[in-house]
Amino acid sequence: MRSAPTILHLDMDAFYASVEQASKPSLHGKAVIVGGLGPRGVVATASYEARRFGVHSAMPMAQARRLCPNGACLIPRFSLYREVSDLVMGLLRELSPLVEPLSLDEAFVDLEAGSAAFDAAGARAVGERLRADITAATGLSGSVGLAGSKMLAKVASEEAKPNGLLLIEPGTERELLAPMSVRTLPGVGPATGEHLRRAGITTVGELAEAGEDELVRMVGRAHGAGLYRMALGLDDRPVVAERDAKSVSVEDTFDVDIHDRVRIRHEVQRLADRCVGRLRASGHSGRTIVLKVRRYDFSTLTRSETLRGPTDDPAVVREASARLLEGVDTTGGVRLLGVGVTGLADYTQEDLFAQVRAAEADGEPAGGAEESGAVAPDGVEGSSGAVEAGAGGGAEVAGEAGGAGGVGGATGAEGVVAAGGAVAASGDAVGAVGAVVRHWAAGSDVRHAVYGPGWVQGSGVGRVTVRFEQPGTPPGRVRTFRVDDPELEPSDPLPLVGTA
DNA sequence: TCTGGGGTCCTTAACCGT
DNA sequence: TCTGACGGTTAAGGACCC
Repeated sequence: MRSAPTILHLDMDAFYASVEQASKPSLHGKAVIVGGLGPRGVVATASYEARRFGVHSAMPMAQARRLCPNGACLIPRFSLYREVSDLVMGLLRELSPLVEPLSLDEAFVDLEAGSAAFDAAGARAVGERLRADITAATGLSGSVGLAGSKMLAKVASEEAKPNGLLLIEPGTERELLAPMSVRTLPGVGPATGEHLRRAGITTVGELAEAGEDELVRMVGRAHGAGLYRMALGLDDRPVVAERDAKSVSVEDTFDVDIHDRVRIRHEVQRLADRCVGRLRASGHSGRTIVLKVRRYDFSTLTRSETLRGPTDDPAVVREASARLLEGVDTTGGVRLLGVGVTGLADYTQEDLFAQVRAAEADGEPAGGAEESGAVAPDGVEGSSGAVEAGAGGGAEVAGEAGGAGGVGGATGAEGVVAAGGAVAASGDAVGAVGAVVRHWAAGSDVRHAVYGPGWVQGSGVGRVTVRFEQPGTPPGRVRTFRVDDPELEPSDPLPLVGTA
């Protein structure tokens, strides 16, 4: 806690949805819902227009569609969001070297450390200028909270939303917090909120009255003590610029539960490879391998194994994952599988012993002539999967199509996984490799040889509808093509600003 | 009609060694 | 030598965040 409100929290308004609106002029002012489009997709972000229909983050997409049938439902384009985020974070770093990003659309800034502001008036001026700069640079709006601590700055930006600024004057924090719901405090989610509610505590004021001992008894030592301090407006956590990753993981939810043990093993191997790809790309190795299984009834279990030393060897991670899977009962079906690595070391140590063992064990798989080091960097894992497709047939065919569109992003590939699953069901479509079934996800970028850049508005029954417009242009025209139209191809997102 | 993906942190229990 | 307290590590699960 400090005396002056010089901690700034920036929160971009409905970030993903706003980026989509900015890059697709016909969606300006319209209900936009960004998230997974598969049968088990959930909403990542909804525009304020969509929120008026009751749509919100984490809601099943199917429900969102029912609530807001005319909303545009789009897949996330993380590569573009990352570009915009980098721009915004760059603006923040002009204010201070102490910038702590929390996600693509949120960050803390210590203004005092950057000598950007030392009092309330200065902080407010910096905040307003920042908001103007962000809009000038990206066309988007962000909300700013200013206070003497991280927690209060975050509460302030939340109150300021959308497109506002709120500064909490030192000395006023307790009375400001008192009437608020306990749920406004970071760390109080559905479970803790319900727990407190049953004890008759619904506001922050009541939380403070309860006292530390009472709270510790109710929700545990660390949580209770932290909660009590927050209720009093106390928080002295510093803004930390660089924090090391603690784990790397990948997971896939399948469109339909999978039962086949062979398929489950295969998926786990693919996930292990993808995980190692990400691990290596980040320059890490790790010591503990974690397998995650979500069963048909949504019950989730994890199994982990700690190695003698850190590894980034795909064969080692594959083996460990397979071992862990053997101890899991999957009868009844599996809806999600995940592989993760924790206990990260920021160096890469060759685990020679394990590599020798892996090489010895490598003769086992049927077509196992592949080199164990064939883990491609993130986003290209289709290639390693293709090696294994010798057994599984056309499973990776759709992966190829999606891969072309997903150049920039891990998530470009996510949709592909779902598509791959669907194709895999048809099994032995080896002969169909030439006739690639292209999957046009709503919201993805395309380019037509004649009409130029556009985005997929929808597709089905052999047709794909494309709207031809770009950031900065007036709303564009819609045209429909056959899904296999040779003049239509996936493309990269266009920058939000810069052309204008 | 269900419930994503990528993380973080905390709690509890078991186990091991001192 | 037996027992207990304690601390560290591992494993599993859960809550929470965006």
